[in-house]
Amino acid sequence: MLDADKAKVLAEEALDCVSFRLRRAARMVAKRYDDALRPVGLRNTQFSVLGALAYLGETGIGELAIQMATDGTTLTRNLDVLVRRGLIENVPAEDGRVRRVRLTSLGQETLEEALPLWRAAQRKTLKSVGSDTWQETRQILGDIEAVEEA
Amino acid sequence: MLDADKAKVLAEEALDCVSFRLRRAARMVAKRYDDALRPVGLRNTQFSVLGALAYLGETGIGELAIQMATDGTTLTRNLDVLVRRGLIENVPAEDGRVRRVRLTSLGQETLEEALPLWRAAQRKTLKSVGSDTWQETRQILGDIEAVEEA
DNA sequence: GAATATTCTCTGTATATGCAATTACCAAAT
DNA sequence: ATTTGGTAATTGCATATACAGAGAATATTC
Repeated sequence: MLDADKAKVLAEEALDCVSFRLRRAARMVAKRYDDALRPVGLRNTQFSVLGALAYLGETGIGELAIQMATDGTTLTRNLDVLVRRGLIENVPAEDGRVRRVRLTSLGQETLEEALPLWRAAQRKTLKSVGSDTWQETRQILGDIEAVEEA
Repeated sequence: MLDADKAKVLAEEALDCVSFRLRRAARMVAKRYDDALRPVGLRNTQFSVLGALAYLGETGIGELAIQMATDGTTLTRNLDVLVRRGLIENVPAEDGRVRRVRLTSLGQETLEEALPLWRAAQRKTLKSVGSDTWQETRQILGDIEAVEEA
């Protein structure tokens, strides 16, 4: 077999990469949600953080990172953006090492404004793929996330 | 219902976000592939680009962007990194607007070194989730990507 | 052939992401 | 009380991502 052909076969195999497919899907879906949320000036990432904070209430960064399965160093900077915009605020904590944050009223209002926009995007997505199918896929994604280091 | 409870219910709904779940899964999986590829100094993203280039051969940026479903502006900078490392090179094109790129021999060698590492990660992932299941999921991801703007 | 439109890529700006190393702080041990 | 150790978050660095707008070159139109 020629080298060029060999390379092509190998490359074809590589394009089946789970990581590539997941990132690609995530990119494209994120863009649609970003479009939907643009009227309130939120990105899908930020919407998720606000949602998690609304769910958890006042929280330390570490716990939030665990809940969202995000790296702490990423979260540090993601939160900075939201603080700058006045959507969340730092709260003094007893433990001096910990930074605690919570939604501001502006953050709550923004989240509530964002919800219908997000729902429209979510509805469109689920309608296209089917809610049942998505439930299964969500489960599988969980399994993929949980691959252990056997 | 109290405001706090209401917020919690809404937030719970929002954490079912397709975009959030996809990004989270993509993050975690990408990290595993990055770990696997670290010995050859490639990230999963870069591996995908090299794979696509091996598959397509010499290609213009636009076509590569379409094939990988990536934004062109992202690709511009992703390719810069690979050029700097000598894994790909620019090729002069007839059309002065177009930038064409191809793998260098170093790029090909690196890709070949990376393949077994990638295969190990891919195998581990597929073993955990099941190849059949993944095939279905891959299909569904395609559907999710293709949600039309009805 | 010059004006206009189109196409392709790049730049400026901003966010998202994570590893390695650091800082800041608390806790435990002696 | 001081050393030692552990924990939480941040910073430095680098890549990944994409929107808006700019630049450069080709293609089209008259």
